[in-house]
Amino acid sequence: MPHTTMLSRPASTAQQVHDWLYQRIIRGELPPGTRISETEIGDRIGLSRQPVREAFIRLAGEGLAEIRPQRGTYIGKISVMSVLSARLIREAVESDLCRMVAGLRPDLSQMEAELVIQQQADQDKDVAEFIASDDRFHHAIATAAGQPAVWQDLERLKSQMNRLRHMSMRVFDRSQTIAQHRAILEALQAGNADAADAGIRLHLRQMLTELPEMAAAQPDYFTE
Amino acid sequence: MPHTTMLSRPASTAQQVHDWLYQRIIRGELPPGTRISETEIGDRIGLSRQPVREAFIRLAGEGLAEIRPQRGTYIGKISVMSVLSARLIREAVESDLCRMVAGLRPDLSQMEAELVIQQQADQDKDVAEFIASDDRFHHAIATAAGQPAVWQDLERLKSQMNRLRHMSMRVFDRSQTIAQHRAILEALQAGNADAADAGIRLHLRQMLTELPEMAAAQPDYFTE
DNA sequence: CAGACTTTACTTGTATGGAAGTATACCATA
DNA sequence: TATGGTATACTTCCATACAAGTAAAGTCTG
Repeated sequence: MPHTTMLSRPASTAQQVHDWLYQRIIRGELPPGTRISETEIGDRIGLSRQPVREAFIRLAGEGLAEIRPQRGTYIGKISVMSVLSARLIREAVESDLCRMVAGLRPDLSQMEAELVIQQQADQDKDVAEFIASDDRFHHAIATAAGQPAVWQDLERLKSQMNRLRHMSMRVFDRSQTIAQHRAILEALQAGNADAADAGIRLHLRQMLTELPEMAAAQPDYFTE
Repeated sequence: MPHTTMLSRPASTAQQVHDWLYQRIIRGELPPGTRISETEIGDRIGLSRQPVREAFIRLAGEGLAEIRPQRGTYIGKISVMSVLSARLIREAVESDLCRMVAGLRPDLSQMEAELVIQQQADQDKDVAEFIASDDRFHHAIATAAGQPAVWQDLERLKSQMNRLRHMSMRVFDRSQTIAQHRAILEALQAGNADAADAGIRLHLRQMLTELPEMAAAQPDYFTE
């Protein structure tokens, strides 16, 4: 196979439309159940239906949109089952990753830096920045374990969780999240695999309490 | 298998094209690196380029095809990183699931039945049936743990692994796989969480020895 | 007024024609 | 022979037209 060029060509129009919609969905700007239309979006951004349609297909493949033939396309509701499933998978995987990190004793300075960023974002009430740093913190665990590809796979599963987090982060206490992160980091720095394991599991079980509350507050945003 | 709509409506043409190509890729009938073309496939099955194109987009989203703009579309090579990542995730998740099953002591008769099927398929050298039963065996673990949705998520990650298995199952000893399955089942029946955990981890690490051998035998089918 | 039928305005699905880009065979030239 | 330009035959990408299906408003009928 010919060598793949490192020079990144400008992404295709369909790709750009997909990314734009993806971000809007994850951030909650397009609420679950919202109806979207190929022609309507195409007209608004000056494109034909085709690239928009292809973006819809990709979103449906990611579980973020539901295409009902001849009826319309809708922003998918947040699947409670998907969130619980992704949460369980994250707990199992990140638990193993933490044990690997505790054994490797690698450099963890990036995780320290993210903790500082999270404190600042908490003070500034910058939800988007807090979530972004939270992701980088967990990503750093996978990297420190020598398994960066694992995080890529988790990202795909996380999309439903991320939508929930954008909702819940505005409501729930972020300082508790920071404290849990610190406990995990200290256990990793000490090379204490059992403590790191327990810390990450406790941290990721936080969602088990947040999910029912958010589902009760906005029942029409969720589906079983 | 990609999620097929349970609706009675016949699937769209694009969906059928996708499913057809998906099966051919997983089974190795379309080897990695094979060039496929919208027009060529469309002509062969009597369709226009559009439905075929949309099937390509879906396959690319699943990591099974690579669309190179203005150049061509190719069956994706088996990503070693993806296989290793999916394997690590499976080990972590199924380990946790086994611990849950050992605590719940549910009915495990389906897993017993699958063991019988696997022995028969081994004798008959029916590779496809053996793999199908293998999948049902692991699926039953998730179901017994009360987490059927988790298996759906693992399925999406498993596609690259499945391609490898269709290659390696013809080469490697299947009786060893059966013995490992039996050890796991007996540990679960005894409610021995530690033994079940150790058994499933040993079982899933089998791939760590198979992968390098297959990659060495068919290097042009793989990419890092 | 209630209910069934019809019209109409949407939706997504598919087909087709060109636009832009790429790779290769061909050929002239030194 | 080796080299570089050029024509040509592809590819995917996007726009457009039409087909098939849905849903809801409007209308007729009892």
